[in-house]
Amino acid sequence: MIQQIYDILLEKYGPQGWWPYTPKGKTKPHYIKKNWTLKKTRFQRFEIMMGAILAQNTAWKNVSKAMINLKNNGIHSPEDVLACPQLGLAKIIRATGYFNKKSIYLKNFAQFIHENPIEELQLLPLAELRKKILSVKGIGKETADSIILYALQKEIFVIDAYTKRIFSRIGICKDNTKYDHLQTLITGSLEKDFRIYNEFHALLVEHAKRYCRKKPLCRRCILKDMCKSSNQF
DNA sequence: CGCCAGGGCCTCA
DNA sequence: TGAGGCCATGGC
Repeated sequence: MIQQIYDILLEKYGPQGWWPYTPKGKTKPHYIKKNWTLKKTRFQRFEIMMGAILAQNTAWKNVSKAMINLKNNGIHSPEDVLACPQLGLAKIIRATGYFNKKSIYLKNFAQFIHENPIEELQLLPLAELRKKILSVKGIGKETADSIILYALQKEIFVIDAYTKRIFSRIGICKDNTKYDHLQTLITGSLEKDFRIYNEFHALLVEHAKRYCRKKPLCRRCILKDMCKSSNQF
């Protein structure tokens, strides 16, 4: 069933090109399709990590504005973040909302990367890596997993509010399902490949935005045949 | 206008 | 350990 959902969404929407980051020579984040063999620089990986923090409960359009602002202010590295006064940083990321909190979170995380360079993190076993990242104040499970999957390109599946909504409506899990439980469920049904985890999560977000909204558009939903809730709306 | 967005922390039972 | 309050801008 879960594999089938992935196949349908990919067939319908196509590759999503996640996570957006700024290509060489460009000035703002782009979705880059078929980038599996493209080697990301350490700055691009850090950019994705900052984006994951700024995207917490925030529309991507606002995150993109903040990313452009960061770049225009010369903030590319963990050391740049650490050198920037917190109030200044908050002003730069204003458009994402929660800017006072997020500016602190960014600094916490920048300090963490400063002490644990990306090249070293990539050598750690997955469980240890996740635990270390989760120890940073401001990084919860979803943000940690987004960082691991999209910036470090390791095999971990990201669960977000959209994923819970879609899978609980279909009937695969309960609406109050726990993060780790749903993650295990999905991971156990898919080939262990970071490219598939990458694509599936992005496809779920796209599907939730288009049809499986808070007020869902079940009439034209391509998953309605397998969804136990489709007749309730 | 009101609603909501690619969450996480803190507090208090 | 779980529910509830809080953080906050900008697009639609």
